[in-house]
Amino acid sequence: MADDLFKALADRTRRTIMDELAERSGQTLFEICSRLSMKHGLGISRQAVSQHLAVLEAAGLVETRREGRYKYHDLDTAPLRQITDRWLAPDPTGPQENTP
Amino acid sequence: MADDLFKALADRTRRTIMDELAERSGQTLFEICSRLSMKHGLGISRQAVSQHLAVLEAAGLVETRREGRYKYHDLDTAPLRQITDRWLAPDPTGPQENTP
DNA sequence: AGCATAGGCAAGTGTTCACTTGCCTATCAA
DNA sequence: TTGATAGGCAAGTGAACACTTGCCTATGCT
Repeated sequence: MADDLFKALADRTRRTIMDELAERSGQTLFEICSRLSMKHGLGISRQAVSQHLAVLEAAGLVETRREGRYKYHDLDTAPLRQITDRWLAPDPTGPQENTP
Repeated sequence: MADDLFKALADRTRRTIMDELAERSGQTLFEICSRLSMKHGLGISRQAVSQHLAVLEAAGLVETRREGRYKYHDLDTAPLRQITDRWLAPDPTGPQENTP
């Protein structure tokens, strides 16, 4: 569903999290928490960030990998292509069925 | 603010309106209403659509022009580039300060 | 003028959503 | 094994949001 994607992007804090993951991938929940606090002055609870990450993961924008007691988060920008494909399509001068 | 852009995109009905305007530009409020009803089976009031259009316009995704008692709506996909510029940037192989 | 059409303004309602609080599980070090 | 660190689950709260209802303005046709 594209619904999850746009809902995920709709929140400012989540977009900031994406920025941070874009700048430095493989961060843990606590790393993201402290970055949001330090760099962006966001006084937000750990649970809130965790929930945001869950939303981003549901949208396919974040992938996670567990190692021991750590859970690393990585950004995946691939779903964003849906947006450009939908409205910023290369305007093929007339609709085309598919391009194999 | 990019906030308006993402909030505007967050609603499914608004995205459908964008689709319709992409397919046929210069539609009036009533045209959009009947298209949503006919093609998409959306039982939605005229005011609701009007409010959606206002949100889209605030985000810069829709531009309007008045002629007599008609108000025509056109899609503007330019703001969508903010999204690709932010996370789908052409990967300059390392951060660069600015590109004048 | 009179009426229909196209659109706008504003208050009210129900739902969704972000965030918190409190407690619980799991991994690692001493 | 005890304690500390990293994370998860779930209920509760307040605000934002989509949508409706009712009424009002403006343009055009006859």
